[in-house]
Amino acid sequence: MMEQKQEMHEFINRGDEHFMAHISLDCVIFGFHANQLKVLLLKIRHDDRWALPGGFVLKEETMEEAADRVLNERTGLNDIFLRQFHVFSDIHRSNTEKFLELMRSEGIVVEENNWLTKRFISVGFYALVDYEKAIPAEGWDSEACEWFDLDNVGELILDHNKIIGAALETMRRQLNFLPIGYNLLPEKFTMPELQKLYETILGKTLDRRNFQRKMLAYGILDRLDERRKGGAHKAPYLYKFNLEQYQKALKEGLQGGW
Amino acid sequence: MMEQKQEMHEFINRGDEHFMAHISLDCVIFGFHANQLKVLLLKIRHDDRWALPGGFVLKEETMEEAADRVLNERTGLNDIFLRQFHVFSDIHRSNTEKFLELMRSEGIVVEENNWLTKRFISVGFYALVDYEKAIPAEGWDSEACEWFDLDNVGELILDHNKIIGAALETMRRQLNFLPIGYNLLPEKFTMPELQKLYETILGKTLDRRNFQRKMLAYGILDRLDERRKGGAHKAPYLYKFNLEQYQKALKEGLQGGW
DNA sequence: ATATCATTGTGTCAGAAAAACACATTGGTA
DNA sequence: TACCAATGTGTTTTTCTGACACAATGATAT
Repeated sequence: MMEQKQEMHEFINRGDEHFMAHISLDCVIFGFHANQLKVLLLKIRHDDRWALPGGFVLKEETMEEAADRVLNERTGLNDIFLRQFHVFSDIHRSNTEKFLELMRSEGIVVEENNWLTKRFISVGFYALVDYEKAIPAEGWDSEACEWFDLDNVGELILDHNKIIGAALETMRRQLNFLPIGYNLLPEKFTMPELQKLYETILGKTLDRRNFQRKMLAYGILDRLDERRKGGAHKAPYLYKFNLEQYQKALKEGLQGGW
Repeated sequence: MMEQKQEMHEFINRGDEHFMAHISLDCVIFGFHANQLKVLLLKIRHDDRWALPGGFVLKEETMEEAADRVLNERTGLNDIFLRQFHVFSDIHRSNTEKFLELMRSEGIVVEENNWLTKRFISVGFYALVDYEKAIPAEGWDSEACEWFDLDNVGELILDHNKIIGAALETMRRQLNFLPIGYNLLPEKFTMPELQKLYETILGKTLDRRNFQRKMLAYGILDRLDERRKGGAHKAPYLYKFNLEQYQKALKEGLQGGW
């Protein structure tokens, strides 16, 4: 505990020796589980609210590398689908008062003109991860790290609700270009699961039969000789992505919209 | 001339009192003229090369406001279609050596740790303007401001060629969502002109009759009882965008691709 | 004045893609 | 063992797309 406070003090008062001022990033980390789109959130200390995992940019790393680092710290995962989608730069998006209040309650002395009291512009990233493989981990600056149903995140700090909304909107548009399912689903999955994912992202229902036809027409799925048992009804086939065809589709984009 | 140097000195050595360090923006300003996509470029002092119009962000303005300001300074236009599309954050994208060399040749003393010698991250914007209405204007930091054919920009400074490429790529994708012609064409235009614009952006030819059918099906165009005379052949009708339908299309997006 | 001709306006038709819809199969559950 | 909800696999209908044909027009050349 003592060490943790030491680390925090170091970060707050000397962080600008390593990080660039004014620039931050926030990650909207999506997962899919039990037919629900999930977002990974952090519990802020001394605040009822939750927040997106975020961070700052080291002086010798790109935005993408920084986002990758943040993602790895929160999920333990590497080589993850990660895309920047928007820069958020409202003048009052930072809340310096709240920050100072937090520091007081932590008993940390913040020097005048501290870098964290400056205005910050944040680059929004969204990541798609396999819910089963991610291992949520809080850091020294947060009390908890958990998955939330996308439609049940409540009121987050700052403009984070807005950021999530923008991420979802971006993902919706890119659904036509990127085979997004590959990153959100486990290796093996059923057609109904894939469809539910698409329906959740798009926010509308799709015809079961037309969905399957179109999906298979892309040629990026291989059907296995295996079925998912255990459900209360007819056991559906399992599929997995054909990595070769998937890569090709990534370059050329998928045809037609939903 | 003396005043200009004064202004430059002020900007270079005290700019960080007004602007945020580490953050810049670059504008890819597109125009359309004589069946060609054009980009507005600035001639850099003491350098053979040209550059994208860019700037920095005042401490009390958003990225969008800053981009709008830059755009206005270079074209005299306001309320322009302007979208951010990517953050460029390569570590070596800035060229501090070149900057210091430039300053030496200008005879300007640059203090140690000057804000402009830091690493900068740039937010790329693209703008669509009416070529006829824009009035290119160089500023105190450049020798000229001119339109270039998109396929004839030559080698630009830093990563500006890359930025233009990304802007074009983004515009191509958004062509399916946004009625982009509205911003690039004058108020009244002919169907062949609109088609040429689309062909130029997409880099491929389209069937004249199919193009018209699909375009009219969007319902965002009004045909006028007027024709463009003066051409050597049959006079084509003039069209203009139906602003109401255009706004609706902006929200909902256009269907189908090209 | 008139014939010329590249360009524009309008329409058709076949094939592809999407939307709407029907029925047999299956694997737990009652 | 009958039941039933969910899955697998079609067909039909409608819409969209791509390819193509022909008449109309308006400046230009003769």
